[in-house]
This record gives sequence, C-alpha cells and structure tokens, in this order.
Amino acid sequence: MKLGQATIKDIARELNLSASTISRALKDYHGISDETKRKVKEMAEKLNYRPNAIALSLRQSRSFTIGVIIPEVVHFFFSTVISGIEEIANSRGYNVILAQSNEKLAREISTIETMLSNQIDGVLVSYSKETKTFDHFTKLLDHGFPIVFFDRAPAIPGAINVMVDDYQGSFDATAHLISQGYKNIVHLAGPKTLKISIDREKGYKDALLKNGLDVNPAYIISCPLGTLEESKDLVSELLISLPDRPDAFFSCNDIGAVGAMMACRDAGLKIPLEVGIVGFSDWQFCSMLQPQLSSVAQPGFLMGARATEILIDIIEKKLDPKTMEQSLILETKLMERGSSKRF
Amino acid sequence: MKLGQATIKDIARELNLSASTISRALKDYHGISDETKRKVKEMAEKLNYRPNAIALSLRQSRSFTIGVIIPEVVHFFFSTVISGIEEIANSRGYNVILAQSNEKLAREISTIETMLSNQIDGVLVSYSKETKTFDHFTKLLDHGFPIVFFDRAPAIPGAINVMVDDYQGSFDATAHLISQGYKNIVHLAGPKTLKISIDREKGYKDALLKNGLDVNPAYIISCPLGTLEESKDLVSELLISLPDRPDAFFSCNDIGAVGAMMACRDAGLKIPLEVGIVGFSDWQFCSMLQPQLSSVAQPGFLMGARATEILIDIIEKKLDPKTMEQSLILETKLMERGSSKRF
DNA sequence: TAATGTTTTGAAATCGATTGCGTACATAGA
DNA sequence: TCTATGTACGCAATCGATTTCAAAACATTA
Repeated sequence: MKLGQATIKDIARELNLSASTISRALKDYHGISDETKRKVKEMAEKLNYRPNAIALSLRQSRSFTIGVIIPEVVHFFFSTVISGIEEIANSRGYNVILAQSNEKLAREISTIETMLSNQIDGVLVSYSKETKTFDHFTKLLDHGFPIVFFDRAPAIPGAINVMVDDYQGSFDATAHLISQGYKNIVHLAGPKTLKISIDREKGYKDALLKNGLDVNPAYIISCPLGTLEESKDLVSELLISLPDRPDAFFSCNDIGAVGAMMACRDAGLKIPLEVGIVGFSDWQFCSMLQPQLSSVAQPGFLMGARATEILIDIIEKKLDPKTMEQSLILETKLMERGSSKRF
Repeated sequence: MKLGQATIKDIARELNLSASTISRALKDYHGISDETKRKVKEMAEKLNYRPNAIALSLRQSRSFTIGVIIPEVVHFFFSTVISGIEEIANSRGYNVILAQSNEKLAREISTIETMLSNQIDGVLVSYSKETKTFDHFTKLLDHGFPIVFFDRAPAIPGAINVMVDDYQGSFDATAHLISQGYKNIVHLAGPKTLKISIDREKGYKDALLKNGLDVNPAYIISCPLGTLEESKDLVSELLISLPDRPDAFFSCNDIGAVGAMMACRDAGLKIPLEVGIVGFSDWQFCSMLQPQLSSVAQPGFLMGARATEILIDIIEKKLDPKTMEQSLILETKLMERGSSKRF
C-alpha cells in the first residue's frame, strides 16, 4: 500500500493475535476480553489503522456509494441538486460518484456500466436529451436495482421519480402574465423528448384556456437548443412576422427568457410596459438583470436531498419501490419581478 | 449479488474451465487456444458478464477513482472546474468521487478520511476558507500520496498547485479601466484569508502605480461576505462619503460588481459614461446584464482538466511530484464589455 | 478427579479477479 | 526410444475484512 496503510493483519502481528480477534475487538463483539479490546484499539490508534472500504465492499457486495448521472454539471439548477444529494449522502454515510452525460445517450450508457462495475448501491439519474429508449434503465430496474430519477422523469412504469410540479409552475407563470393584462403570450418551448417540456407547455395552454384565451399554435415556439442566441433570434423574427405582435413571453428556461428580453429591447420595446417576460428555474442572475426577471423557482437542493433520501431508503430496504408512491412532486414558486409586473 | 451479476466463476462453471483460464481468455493472454477464447467471450457476452471493479481494486490496491474536495458545488466557477475534472478523468478511465467541504475544516478532514478508506488513487483539493493548518494534507504528501491543489493554493512547500494568474488578471482589469480614462478606481476586495484575494489586490495596486496613479487606502473596500447586498450598500455609501467621487469599481468577484452596478444606477450614474465597472470570474450572467459586465475570465474548465491530467500523471508515475514544476498558472482573459468601455 | 459449562481465541472459507508456478499432452529432433 | 520444446490449462495464493465453526483455556460443580 502506498501509504503503508496498516491492516488488521498488522495489528494482529504486533499483538500476537489472530486477524479474526482484531476484527471482533474493533467492533466490540461479545466474547473478546476487555483487556484484549483495549490493547487492540490502542494498537489500531497507534498504527493509524483505517478499515479498507474496498475489502468490505467486496465481502458484502455493498459499496456505500451511490452514482449520480446528470446531463451537465455547469448548470445552476443541477449544481444545487448535486449539493442536496451530496449533503444527504454524506450524512447517511454514502459516497457520491459523479458523472455527466453531456446530454449524450452513449455516454449515459457507458457511465452506467462503469458505475455498476464499481458496485454502486444505487443510482440517481436525470437522463439526457438524447435518451428516447430506456432499456438501459429498465433492465436494471427489473433486477431490482435501486434507481431514482429526478427532474426528468422517463416513461417507465414503476420508476420512482422526484420532480418539480412543472405543470403548475408553468400554469402559475402564464396566469400571472394574464393577470397583468398581457394577451398575446408566446411560449418558448423545450425539446419534446423531455417530459418537463411537455408539462410546461401544457401548463401554459391550460392557463390560457382557463382564462378564456385561445391557444394559438403559432405562439408556441420550439427552442430545441436552449441557447440565448436561439431564443433571441427566434423572438426577433417573431416580433416582425406575427400579425398580432406578442406582448409577453413565457420561456421554459431562464436563458431563453433573457434571449427574449434582449430581442425585445433591440426592437425598442419597453419591459414590462409593452412586453412581459417570465422564465423558468430562477437562476441566480434573474435578480441581477434590469429589470429583474420573473421566474419560476425550482427547489433544486430539496430535490437532490429528497431523491437521495428515497434512494438510500430503497437501498436499505426501508422503502419498497413496488408499493411506494412512484412520484414525489415538489412545489415551485413564482418569483414575480420587474420583467412582468405592470401594476 | 443483487443483479445476479455473472462472475468469472459462473463462466468457468458453464464451460467446465477454471477461473484462471477465463480471466486469461478474456484478456487475450497467450497460452489460451483461440477456440477457448472464442467460447469464453461468447459465454461472457451471453451471461452479460461485467468485471467487478471492486475485486480488482482490492487485488491491485488501485481503485481508478480520484477524489475531489471542493468548498461548494453551487458556484459557477467551481462547477466549471468539476466539469473539466470529470471530462478528463472519464477519458482516462477514472471515476470521480465528489465531496463538498461547505467551507468547513472539520468536514474537509473527515471527507479525506472517508476517501482514503475507499482507496482513492489521488485527490484534487480546493481547501476551505476555514483551513489555516495543513497537517491533514502534509501527512499524506509525506507518504507520497498524490494530491493536486487547485484555485486555492496552500502554503505547503512542495505541493502541486494549479491556479489562475489572479495578479495578472487583476492588473489587466485595472489597467483597462485606467486606459478608458477612469481615475478614481475603487477596489472591492475579498477576505484576506485567501491568497487569491491578496493577489488580486496587489494586481490592482501595481496597475495603479505603474500608470502613475496613487494608491488610496480609502479606495480599497473590504467585502468579506461577497454578497450582492454587501457591495451594493458599501458602494452606495461610498458614492456619497468620498470627497472625490469614485468613477470606477473593480470588484474581486462578479457578484460584487453587480452590486456596484446597482448602487451606481440607483445613484443616477450612467454606466459606462460616468462610472466604469469590472468584475472577476466572468460568470455566465455577465453578458446578460445591461450593459454587459466586463470581467476577468478564469479558465475553470481548463483548470479542472489540467489539474486532473497532472494528478493522473502523478498517479501513473508519468510525473514525479518531487522534480516537476510545482505550480501551473493559467492565464486569465479580460472580457471587455459595455460596463467599462467608453471609447 | 472427572465432567460440564463458560470465556476467549483461532483456522479457514468467503467475496471476485489475477498470476506465478506446475502439469499434462503433443510434436520434433537426436 | 528418450529428451527437449511448446501449447493449453489448472491449482493455489493473494488483496483485507468478516464470519462460521471449533478448539482451546479456564472455571465450576458433582
């Protein structure tokens, strides 16, 4: 061992005892004399003994490690989720192995393989945008391997999901815009491969209908990339092309909302007077913009924490994925700010 | 095994061969007939065999896992660093175990312990603000355990560090403000416990002196918290209290710069006409502000990537920490944007 | 003193994969 | 026919800790 790490055998040799005795003494098993226990512990301390978790993992087929697969780390929301995961995992004695899929299916699959090789006890997954089939997950679920999905919930019957209430958040945001007197509300929608995109679009539509407004398909704009430039360009064009100029934009993410904001400003439109804008996620920067961007806040830390608690409960058989609630839906909170408040 | 995972023994049993033969066949060792190799690989495929990395780790005292200890994940800069780490580690066949110290020394220490128990091959560390003694690191370094520090470099002789050139970045930013004709440049400084704060302040001072301006202690404002409110309040007060009104602010971080921006706007000052502002880190939101915030870009991804390359090279003995360059200093890049460009 | 019970400890197997060494067999050369 | 060389494979030890099964060592009782 690189560190000259002491093992149980070293302690045994020093004290002229057997390895089994050392093991038992360290764990305060019955049938070991107090005198021996004392000596063993003393020697362990002296040799700076640290149990080899790898050996334990091998023996028990348990690694006290959970895997986290996330599309990308550099994303405010995901980083808060990771923080929540790390916090709970740590407090319950688990390690966190992290891997990002970079939104690539191939990498998602290879990552899972590697993690399984490393005998992780369970995995938390937010799948990639490329992922359209879920065999690599169902195969594991069928064998009873603990998986909890967060944020992005796959179409797998029986899978455990922790999500935010995208529908309601979206509904609230749209209803808020309506209440502020905006009428031609455009929705900048995300990729249809993600359930969250679909839910957010549905919340938008329902809010319109519920308030007696029509759903105009021309007002639902697909933003597959999710970049600032994309939404900026699309909105700029929209402001010219549409017969009835849009007077509000509800974007499925904050970046898109900023793009819309820029496009409107470039077009000489006053925010929030002439155009209202609401984003989704409530990234840090929302309150730094001028005007401040209204947005739907997602409880990222809480999501990570709750997902981890559930996963570990399943691992430790405190929960049974077969009988438990399959989805945990966390509430969002609309942060009404300057970009959408006329009154 | 939970997954009914096939082992080498299972393959051996199926084919009436010994475990050693299976192992060798799978690795294409000489001395195994092609026929046998074929059959073994076929059966491995059929049984969905996956080598048990834990068993390997135990045998080789190598886990192909590196630890990452970071003050906090929810931090744009650190998340880009993590991304770089993950990218390189992955490509070189290593797993990444992540833990955040939450800026607590105690947690930093216990985290290291856990990671060592898990036989990590090396660790990447950005130490906490609380950390003032480094015994827990030197102890390991003395035993030849691979550690690479990033961003925050400890006062440990012989330690390998990967940092950005805070001094130069700061110097450039200040020089830029001067070149734009600003004369009364205030520096919003960070906590003195971090070397990066000191370096940034020094860069600011030297840039002033080099350009024939005086260093006025009243123009160096300590912002220990690093929050938006803190800097906003301090700047608001400053704009009134100082005899010569400041006409530029160079903040040691972006958040502080935004606070300054807000305070100036509240005071009715035009940016960049009457006041110039430059931040440090170049967070995503800088280019979303109005006007866009000039900032010193730190190569986070690159820092993570380079630190990981060095660490793995040390682990794999391709580099010797005793003889190699001890510090890798990465260049910053000043992003000149609307908040500081008058001409 | 022998039998029995209690306390304390050890030998060996186990987890999964690797590897040094040994063996069985075939073929070639002398 | 006997030795030398090579091919193809198995045995057993190893990594570190745990745990089952037993065996000692000792005390207690009849």
